[in-house]
Amino acid sequence: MEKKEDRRVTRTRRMLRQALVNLMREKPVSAITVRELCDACEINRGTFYAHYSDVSSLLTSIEEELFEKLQTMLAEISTREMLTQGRAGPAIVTLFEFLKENEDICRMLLCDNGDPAFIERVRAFVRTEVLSDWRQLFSDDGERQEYTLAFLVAGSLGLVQRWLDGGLETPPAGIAQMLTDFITKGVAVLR
Amino acid sequence: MEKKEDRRVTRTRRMLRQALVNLMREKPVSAITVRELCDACEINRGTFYAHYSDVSSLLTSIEEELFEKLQTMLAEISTREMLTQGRAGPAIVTLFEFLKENEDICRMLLCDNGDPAFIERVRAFVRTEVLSDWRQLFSDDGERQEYTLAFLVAGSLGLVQRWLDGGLETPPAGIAQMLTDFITKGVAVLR
DNA sequence: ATGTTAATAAACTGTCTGTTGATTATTTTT
DNA sequence: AAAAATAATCAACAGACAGTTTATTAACAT
Repeated sequence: MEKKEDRRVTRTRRMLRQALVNLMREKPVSAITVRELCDACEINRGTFYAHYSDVSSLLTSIEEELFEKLQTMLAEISTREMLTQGRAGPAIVTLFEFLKENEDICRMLLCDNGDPAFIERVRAFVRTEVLSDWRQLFSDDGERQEYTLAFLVAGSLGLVQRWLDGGLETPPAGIAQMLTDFITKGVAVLR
Repeated sequence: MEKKEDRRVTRTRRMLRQALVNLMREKPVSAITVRELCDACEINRGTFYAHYSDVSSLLTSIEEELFEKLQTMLAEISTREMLTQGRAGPAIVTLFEFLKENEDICRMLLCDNGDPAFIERVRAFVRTEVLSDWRQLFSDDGERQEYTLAFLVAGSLGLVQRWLDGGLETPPAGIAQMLTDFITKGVAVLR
């Protein structure tokens, strides 16, 4: 008694998701109407409402799928290993490889016309879950800890966004090592 | 032949700006209608259109004023001084003091329900103008430079956002020094 | 006090939303 | 292959908002 989803349902959802991804290349999600979404993939507007309550609900369903995968991979990253060894572990490389494989959807959600709420959600997860064990390693007081975390998480996300926007030219392993360097050793502008 | 602005015009603009600031505490600008904006400050809807073409145009006029000030202050920051002395110069402290004085509007624009486009604009300015002279100091190759810049700019902005969201408890000079540390020496998790 | 300019009130068209009911088409079941 | 079940379509609806316009009232500068 698992999954028997009507083919029509699958098709409708697939068409709508694809249409949204396409439209989000051009404009922010807040400027996309249910009408043009349905026109774009020739789905009846009434049918849309049989599946989603509004555009942002459709977007959320896409985000949910991606977030669950990201969550798993992010949790695998050993910050302790990163710090003690100074080298990018396999988990972080895997993450960047995943981002590359899902370039389309990742760029859509994380970059320019992306969803600020989703970005904030990722940011919050990284801050609380991934980097939480760092706190034990900190020699700073509590106040500075908070700012340090904010700086690192924002910087890391900025690096990822830059990588995605730049067409992913640098290989995953290279980016992973760079990020590890920045976090553990600073940016080393002066040598 | 300088400035003789009708008091009524001044009042109308002031009311609308204030109403937008208030509404943006609750929801993103994309969810704010001209109607509720006018209702909130008891301005006729027709009057709104005599001044602005839409909500985002009103927002832009607010942003423009802030951006010009930020631009000036950001340009004063000597990155070279920061790097060679390792201490926060007066310009960067002044910037944080300004942010504190304009807490309301800065939080509205830069934080949670802020305007992504405006944030991106600030980010771009810092990247191209403020940190441009850093390139000469870099000993890294061009590719790494780009990522370094992205990391630093995003991290710095994240730090500022965290400071604003946290109620600006840390004094401007303290935050300025912290940012300088992070940029020039890394976050120094391990000592 | 008067001419000028801004704000108001009210109306109108057009677009999008969210919902409904009747009909057609497709899928699944038997 | 026929029947039963379910999904998609079409058309129509009321409600909200966008922009624009016109006549009217109020505030302003001098």
